[in-house]
Amino acid sequence: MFPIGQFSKMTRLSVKALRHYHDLGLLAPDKIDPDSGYRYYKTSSLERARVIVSLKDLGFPLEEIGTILADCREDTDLLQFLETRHQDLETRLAELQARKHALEGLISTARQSREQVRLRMDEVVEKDLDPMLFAGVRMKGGYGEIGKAFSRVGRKAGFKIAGKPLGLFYDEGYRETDADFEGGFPLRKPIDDEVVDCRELEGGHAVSLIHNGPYSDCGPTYQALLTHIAEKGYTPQSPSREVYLKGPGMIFKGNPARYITEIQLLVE
Amino acid sequence: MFPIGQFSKMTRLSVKALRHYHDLGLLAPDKIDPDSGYRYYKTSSLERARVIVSLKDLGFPLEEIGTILADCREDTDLLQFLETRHQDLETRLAELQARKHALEGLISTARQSREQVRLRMDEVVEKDLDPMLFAGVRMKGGYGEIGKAFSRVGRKAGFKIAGKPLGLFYDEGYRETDADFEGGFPLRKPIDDEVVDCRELEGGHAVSLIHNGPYSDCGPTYQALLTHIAEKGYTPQSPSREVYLKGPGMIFKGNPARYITEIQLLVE
DNA sequence: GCTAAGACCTCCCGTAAGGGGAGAGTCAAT
DNA sequence: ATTGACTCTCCCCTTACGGGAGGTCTTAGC
Repeated sequence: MFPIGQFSKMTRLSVKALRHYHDLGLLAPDKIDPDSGYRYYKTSSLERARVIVSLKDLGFPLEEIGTILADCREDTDLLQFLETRHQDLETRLAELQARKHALEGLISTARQSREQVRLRMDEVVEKDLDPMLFAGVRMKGGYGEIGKAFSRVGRKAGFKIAGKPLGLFYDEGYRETDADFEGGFPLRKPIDDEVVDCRELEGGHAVSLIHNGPYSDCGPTYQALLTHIAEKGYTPQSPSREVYLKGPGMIFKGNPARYITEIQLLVE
Repeated sequence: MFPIGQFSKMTRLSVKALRHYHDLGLLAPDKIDPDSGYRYYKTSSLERARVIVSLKDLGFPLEEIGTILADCREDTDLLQFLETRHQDLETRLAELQARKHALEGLISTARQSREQVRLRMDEVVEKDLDPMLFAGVRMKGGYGEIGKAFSRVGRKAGFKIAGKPLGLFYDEGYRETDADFEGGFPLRKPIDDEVVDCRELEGGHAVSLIHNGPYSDCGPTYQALLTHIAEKGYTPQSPSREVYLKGPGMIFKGNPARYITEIQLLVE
């Protein structure tokens, strides 16, 4: 017969836990001194304690452990319980995995946004764009809706995202409503999905200009690009691209006056 | 200005939750009627609510959401928080995965034990054993220690376990202490581990006898086997094998009087 | 003006599995 | 007899709210 402290060491259950199990009727002491109220445990109770610990390690709630101890004598009796537990676990795991992917997507984009952009501003630049793997969602509506596309792709692609959010605009000019555009991300690896369209985006020669400030006043920036194109005798290709070097995040919107957008037009 | 019920629908947060966030100072109403105590929210608070929901979905505790809301203005500010959260998640996931493997191991052995053994008892049988993939832990000590080997292999091999626990006994005769033996399981797929030895176990012609009851009285069963071998003029090979068709489980010990063990001796 | 419905308020209790600590009693050895 | 280590009960605390009691407020209809 051991007092609770000793039994605690033998079972690696805390004294508090042992008292708690006593309250629940899960593991009653073998004797209680009527005068002092001291709990005393026999060696034979070690076996029951061991079973409790095993079941606890498997994630069973104490109450269920109680019914298991009452009903089961052999491992085979446990099968139903084990299978239910396994199901629960699969569900929990799937949730956590989803959460993990979401986190990884956020981290990857946040990391890239942190790398400060040091680019010539307010000056048209010509560059050659490489083809890239891209996943996007195309939609019609107001430009403000593009955030939905990003978050949808973000959820699916998670840590496969390889760069900043990219917008593709298929209309000829500016459209207040019912615009035709696509939002998405460059990817490291292709994904297969029903909603998200994953494909190779063509490269080529392009003119590019960095726009500072809210999206609403990017009209002049487009004008500057088109002027440059006209001077050079190029022909602009559709869709135009906007790279959101710094824009509203997935969580915080940030300050629109500090948004930085690179506008790219492929030319011939 | 919307009363709490309306705001609740707009944010998809329960009224109780909104009141709770008010208590925590996480999302205070924009106005409180001094007479009635009614909470009223502005449209501009929707944004803050949205951020809270997003962070909650990522698994942040409310208190941390509070500090995030106080400190962060843009997604990049979140990076540290996101990374910490990701770490936590990895840890939790690893735990759950381990738990899942343990469960799968238990389920697989319990399923097999459930299939009732219908075998000729108390009668020596000759059979040809197939080679099998086996993972075991070899040890010296009392026979009672073999359970440790099983649980160790069980934890590592999980759902790759393909059959009942198997004991290999390398000593010539019975040994009270300091016996040399190995406990393990047949596997479906090989595993690579430092502690667990995984290899092909040879097959061959064998004599076999089913033993009923506790391990302590398996002496006569061995005697019967050896007698049979002598009659036939065979030579027994080492190690002898014991297949624990029904024995103490991983969780419950069950009743030793109902244990069923098949003893196998490879012969030449 | 009266009443009823529905929305809202505060306050309290409960969750799972104990942990922390207060204040008091007990055990074993010196 | 006195320490010091152990143990007892009782109460509060943790997360993120949910349930419910009992009371107040607003609004619509008569």
